[in-house]
Amino acid sequence: MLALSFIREHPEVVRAGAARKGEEAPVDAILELDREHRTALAEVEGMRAEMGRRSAELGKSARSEPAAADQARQSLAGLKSRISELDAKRKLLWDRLEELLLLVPNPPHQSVPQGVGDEDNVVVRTWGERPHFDFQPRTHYDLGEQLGIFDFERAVKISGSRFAMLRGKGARLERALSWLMLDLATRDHGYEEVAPPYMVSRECMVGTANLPKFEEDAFHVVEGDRFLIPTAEVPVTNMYRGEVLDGARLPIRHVAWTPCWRSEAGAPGKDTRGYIRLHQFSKVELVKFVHPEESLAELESLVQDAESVLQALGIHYRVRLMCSGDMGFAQWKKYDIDAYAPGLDRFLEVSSCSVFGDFQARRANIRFRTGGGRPEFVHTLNGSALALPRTLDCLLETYQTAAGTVVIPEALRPYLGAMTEIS
RNA sequence: GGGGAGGUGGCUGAGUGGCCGAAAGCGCCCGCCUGCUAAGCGGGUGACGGGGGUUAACCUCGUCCGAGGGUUCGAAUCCCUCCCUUCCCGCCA
Repeated sequence: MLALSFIREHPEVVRAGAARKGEEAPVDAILELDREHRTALAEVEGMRAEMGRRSAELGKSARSEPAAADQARQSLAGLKSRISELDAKRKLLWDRLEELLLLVPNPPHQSVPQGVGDEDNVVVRTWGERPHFDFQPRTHYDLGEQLGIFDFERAVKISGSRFAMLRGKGARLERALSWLMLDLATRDHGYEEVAPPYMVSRECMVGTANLPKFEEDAFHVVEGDRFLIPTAEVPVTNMYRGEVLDGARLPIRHVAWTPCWRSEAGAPGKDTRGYIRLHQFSKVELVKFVHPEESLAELESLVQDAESVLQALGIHYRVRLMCSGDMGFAQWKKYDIDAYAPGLDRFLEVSSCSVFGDFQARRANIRFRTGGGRPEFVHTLNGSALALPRTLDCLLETYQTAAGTVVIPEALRPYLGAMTEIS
């Protein structure tokens, strides 16, 4: 959410920012409502001030002059009903204003390239090289089926399409990957691990801007009006909702390994084959709360922290700076990390790292205070490090052998009882 | 699920109808003192929003004592609903 005062003072910036994202912000409606609301507010407050004054006088004189007090009581009752009538109208204006404010997208940072879609994203670096095979590399789903580590058919039998199941060494391999990711984050990069709830309240979803605009993307649990988390970003960012943090504690870094649920309603027919796009998948997520001046630098280090996983695994990847039209509603600046899958011969998005400025902090009311100063909004960031299914896919396809087995990369062996190969 | 107690500022915690945006302490800020540090002494210090202002300091008005309603001229204080915390009982991995 943007500050109303910011929209008031820079309406053209807000309009242009939305346009860069290919969206529209209801700026004119907001400004009009804001004017009406402030007029009403001034009137109501003036009447309240008078009410308060006369009420206090009445309290003092009630005993000494009972007749006059009675008359004052009646006239105040009239004033009171006029106030509540006017205030009800004022409240209506405010509610509409708040609804519209939640629909204004975060304008992209100036360093974000202008663009409308995937082709306008900018590759900022690549790491490693495409692995070379002297045979035709298989896809992860062919490999996995032959090795008996995927059981897609039974997953569909149990839960329907877009659900998957790992078994045996596959399940263990994904767990090992998760543990490696958690260890890198906690041991090497200073993140505190948290194990958050997998269901959250509506308020949390609004705080991270998954609601109200994107309700159809999430699974709703009717009982208790809760939502299955689409990412650990939601519970972890909301950990400090409504709090004033000690500025000396910043930056706060958290890592969480959780399942994620997404309805994927807007993606029919895309990536239907394989272990790629699922209603439920597991992910290691990094979340940071930082000083406003440091947030852009913290984004760079966040991306590096995510990259370190692929480097440890020796998987070829590229980092792309997302163009304005390919960013989300709430993001200020965003990088994607795409790992290469030789069998599919394409890059798979395994991470998305974003900085939100104070956009989420404003919605969730997360502030900090340094010394005796006034509270300020923190800046929030998050990124996957990494999404498990696609990382597993790239690993299988990268480390496959001509015989159809998969060699375990060195970094993972300690987590697999020194297993060197899946066969 | 049943019954009791409770939710007050960054934190702890007083406050049962007007003198309360709220005692006291902690923390924090400024100053003094102490040749370091700690302690001590004095003063200051809630948030959000509107209006004014040389747009900074500041002045002024309103709202806020878990959330939402209600009673009253007037509510942190009384009533109702909900949420949460905690204790006892029941149930249960």
